[in-house]
Amino acid sequence: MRTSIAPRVSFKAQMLKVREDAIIQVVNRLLAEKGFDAMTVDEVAAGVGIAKASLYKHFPSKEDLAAAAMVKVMRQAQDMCASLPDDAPPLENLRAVTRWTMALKLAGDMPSLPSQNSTLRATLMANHDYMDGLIEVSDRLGAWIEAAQAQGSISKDLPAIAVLYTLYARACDPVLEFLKMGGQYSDEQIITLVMSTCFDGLNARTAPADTAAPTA
Amino acid sequence: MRTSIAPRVSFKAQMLKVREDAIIQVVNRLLAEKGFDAMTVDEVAAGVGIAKASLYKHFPSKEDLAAAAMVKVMRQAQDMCASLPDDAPPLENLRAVTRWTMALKLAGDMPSLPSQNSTLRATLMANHDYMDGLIEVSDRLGAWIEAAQAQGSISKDLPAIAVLYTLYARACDPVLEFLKMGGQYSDEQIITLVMSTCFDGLNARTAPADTAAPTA
DNA sequence: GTCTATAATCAGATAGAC
DNA sequence: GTCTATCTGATTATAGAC
Repeated sequence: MRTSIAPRVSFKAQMLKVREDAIIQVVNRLLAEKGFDAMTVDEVAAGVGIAKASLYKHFPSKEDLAAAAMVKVMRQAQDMCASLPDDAPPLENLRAVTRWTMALKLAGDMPSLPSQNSTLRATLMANHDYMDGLIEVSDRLGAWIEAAQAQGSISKDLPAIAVLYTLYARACDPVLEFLKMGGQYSDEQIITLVMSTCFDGLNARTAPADTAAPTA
Repeated sequence: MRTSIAPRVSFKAQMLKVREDAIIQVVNRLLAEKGFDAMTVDEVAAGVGIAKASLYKHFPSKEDLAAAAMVKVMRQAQDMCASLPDDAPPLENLRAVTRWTMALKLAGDMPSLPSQNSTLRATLMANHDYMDGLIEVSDRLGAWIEAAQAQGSISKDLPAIAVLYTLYARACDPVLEFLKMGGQYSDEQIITLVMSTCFDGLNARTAPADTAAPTA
């Protein structure tokens, strides 16, 4: 994406970026653990190991803190999509992205935002980095969805937008945490299970798939 | 459940119950709209039309307000389950409960709780009415799930607990609100769509089902 | 830029009269 | 039980020295 020629950045600027990356990492973890409303700026400052006032030199508000974390995750999603071979079967790419999303959540690296919070929504929708990323990812997934439907690997009865939302919703699926809390299944097994319910549904399959879930 | 003999309740007690029902209704609506954290006790008081201090004569804390709303919904769920014929195909009963849950959410009557909030969780888990209801509903659904798996209408590859969680998760599925926000589909169409993704999955079906989703 | 100290505000909960 | 008025604590954000 970015040119690798002449990274003319001062030492100070580099230090600043490192510091901000550390902040974002803490924010990301706290957002995943407790969500936006329960996360306090004091906790973030304590987690980074700097004073709260210093935080506000980097980010003008709590909302912007969360937005920065979301932008980082969105960038990762863009990179993930870009890394997939465009000549692969579209269904396989969709499955790979869905797996990646759920693995991120199970690892505690998926920030969870309340969809109702209006001030946060406003900040996020005003953030071009975030919105551009969201649109790019949606376009790419949308193209794969339509291609998969055209070749008959995703149901043609479903509007593409419903398929897209269903995949996005895996990023905040409570089934993942419920199964993890039970402690009965490994992260890999949980992902396999939810992949199965997502793509194959709960109904019995007439022909047993080779991607069958663990039976324990 | 309760005996209908000699409802010996004073007029005052009746008035109190009416008032508390009104409170719970407001709480329910606000929980569905904004969630627990964003809901303020002042809003509840304003919605009911009484002073905040009066609220605290009825419920000792904000958490108990939310718990009361949850108990009410849980009771409704118990009644819904009890109303289903026990000799019907178990899959049909499961589908009926899932439909009912999503209709409740689309109507704005499904309180949304942050699964991370610890004080709320504690209050809820200490509430016997709620926990008893949850256990009864889970037992009933669990029995239907196992029966459906035994007769081959729900996949035997999935642990029953995973199926149960997947059904519960429909109560807070963001796909419902996303599709509703789009304004392109009616509530009925949305429910049909999500029912399809839930039970049939995203994959193409070899044999087209008669419960196919709208194609627009 | 980082800090300590402090504003400013908001929300949950309570006191006390009636 | 309901009210007005208030307390208390937590939290976002800022002032101002260094």
